Amino acid sequence: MSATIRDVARKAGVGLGTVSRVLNDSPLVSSATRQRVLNVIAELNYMPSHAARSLSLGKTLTVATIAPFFTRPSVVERLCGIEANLTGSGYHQIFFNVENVERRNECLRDVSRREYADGVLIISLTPHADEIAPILKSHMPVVLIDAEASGLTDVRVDNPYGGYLATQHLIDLGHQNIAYLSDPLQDPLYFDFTSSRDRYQGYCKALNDADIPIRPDNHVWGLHGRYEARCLARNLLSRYDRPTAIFAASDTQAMGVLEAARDLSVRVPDELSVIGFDDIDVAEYLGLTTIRQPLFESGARGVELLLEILGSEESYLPPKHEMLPIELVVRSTTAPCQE
Amino acid sequence: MSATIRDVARKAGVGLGTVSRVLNDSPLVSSATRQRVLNVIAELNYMPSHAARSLSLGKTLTVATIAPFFTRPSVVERLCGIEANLTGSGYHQIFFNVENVERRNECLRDVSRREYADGVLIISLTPHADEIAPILKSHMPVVLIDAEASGLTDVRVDNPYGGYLATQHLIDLGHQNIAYLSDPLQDPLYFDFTSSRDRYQGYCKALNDADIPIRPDNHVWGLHGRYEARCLARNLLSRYDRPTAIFAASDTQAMGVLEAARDLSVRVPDELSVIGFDDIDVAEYLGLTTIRQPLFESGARGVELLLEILGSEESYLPPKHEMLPIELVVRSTTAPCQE
DNA sequence: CTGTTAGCGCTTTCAT
DNA sequence: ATGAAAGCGCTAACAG
Repeated sequence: MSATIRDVARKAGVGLGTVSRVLNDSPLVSSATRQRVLNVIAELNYMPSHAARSLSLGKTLTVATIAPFFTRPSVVERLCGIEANLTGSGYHQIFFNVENVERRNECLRDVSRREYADGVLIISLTPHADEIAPILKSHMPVVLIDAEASGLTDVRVDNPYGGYLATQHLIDLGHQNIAYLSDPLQDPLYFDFTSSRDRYQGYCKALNDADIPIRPDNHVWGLHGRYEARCLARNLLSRYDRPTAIFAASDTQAMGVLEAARDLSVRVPDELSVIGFDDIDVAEYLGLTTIRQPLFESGARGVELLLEILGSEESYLPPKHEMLPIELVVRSTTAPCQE
Repeated sequence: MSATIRDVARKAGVGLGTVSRVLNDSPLVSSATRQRVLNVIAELNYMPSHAARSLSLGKTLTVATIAPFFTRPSVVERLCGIEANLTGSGYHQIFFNVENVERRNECLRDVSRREYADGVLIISLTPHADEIAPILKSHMPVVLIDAEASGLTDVRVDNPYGGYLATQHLIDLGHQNIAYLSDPLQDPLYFDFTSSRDRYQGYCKALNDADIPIRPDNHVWGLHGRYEARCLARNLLSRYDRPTAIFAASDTQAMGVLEAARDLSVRVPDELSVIGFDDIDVAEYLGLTTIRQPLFESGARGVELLLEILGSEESYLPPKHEMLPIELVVRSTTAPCQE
């Protein structure tokens, strides 16, 4: 096995408490001995045992991340932000890839169990009231990324405003018949993603502000995914009075819309304007107009907030709420209305 | 804190050695007491401490994954396969996202350090001879995914064959002037990804078999990425005798080629056939003809192989080599040569 | 400032 | 088949 703290102590001619103090940046050690110990540590290529530290501290020294659908481009970006800031922090990571509701419920129920982790990051999942209570009671540090729940720290974007921005852009281009394509706005049997709902608010507000009546049939929804969006959009575009513009709640869904337009030989942007949300990597490739949100950054910032809580002495810190900026990115799938 | 093994023992009226035996499926315990202990465990919602187990066992109980560029779609797929099979295995995970050569070298040098992990998965990175030696000596279980190194277990695909398949498809369509666009074939200062090189072999073989001379200027390379590929392809397509078909070493690069074609108003597939490699998610969306390799599966299978080694009593197991199947997926970016 | 010591929760001999 | 006890490497409280 590799060198232990005892080896270091012996070789440096000090007690092993001193070595521990050096490791933990305790001020209670003279700079002379500190230097000596540091030298030996380097010499022996010593590295503290995570397990022993963890056991002794009574902490797991690991951070859990719960996220739906790891492979979705937007989630990948966020996870990368997390990885970037967690690697080198001394914390281990465990991941829960949520792909169905049972697992969602299970994960959110077990969040507060100390056995897994000292802190947890939750992406895009909104804990219900009865799930929040145990979390709060347990004092388990939790940071929500792209979600919001009373009493919990979060980092997110202003989704209603994003919906407003997107819709306003289309209105500015002269569109009146504007559809919104999204996930189900609420589905207690499903995941209860909230961004679609929030963006819908902005969509409605923009229409209202412009005195454009809101047509219920101009809002269609289905499971998240390109394929599903394609079907939905195909219906929309087959309509007698089809919309001249579609606002998709995500770039992935916007891709489905573009596919549907292609299927039906509807020219984009001449006959149909399309705007997405997220600005994932391929959006630029597709020339997709979209609302950009800082995905990587959201993960990175989430970790920072969590480490802050973890590092704090206080048993209770008031929840923080951080709003990341979003912006309209105009590319080539939106154009003035031709009608 | 939560229940410990001691609580369970007390409540079940047994010694804590017995509980431990139950936990570890030791045969040295009567089914009566086993059942009793199991009941108490369920009742107390007991869960063994990872750290304590780890410390006592002298193992880290964690698996490390080293991979370049976590956000690349192909890597994401592989990582997901890993996550899927590692979650629930009892092992923790740590990730090393390699984004530059220094980090690559550092990671590959430290692979054999027991402090980090009991086993490691390496994606798409090929250890050099001087890096392999310490690994072998340390007996650290290592599984290579999408890479190969003498003495180490790996799971990969037949890249030369893939290159052959792709090129042969183009030849079958009547193309003669076929370019190959890839990463640098070898660059000791870079990452030494080998797939580009291997696929190039297949490319050459297919041309040879068809008695088509290999034109050195028909092979262009640059850093991996859509942008870079776009520039390279633009040069290629601006040539007086531009190729009628391009084989890109990855779908991402193929996307760059499609962009370049669009830039120069070269119609695909009428004037230019394009084939990629990987069959990442967007390939289908783009209608990109490509060589599909099982990415998710590669990660999943890699974990299985690693867990097999980890679970084995033997200190040495002969390395295994697994080849996953690949296949040509014909879509709409390839067509018969018009000339 | 520094050395010594008692656990952290578990596995694993060693007795019985 | 089972209980008792040692020890994994570290931190923190205590004594100097």
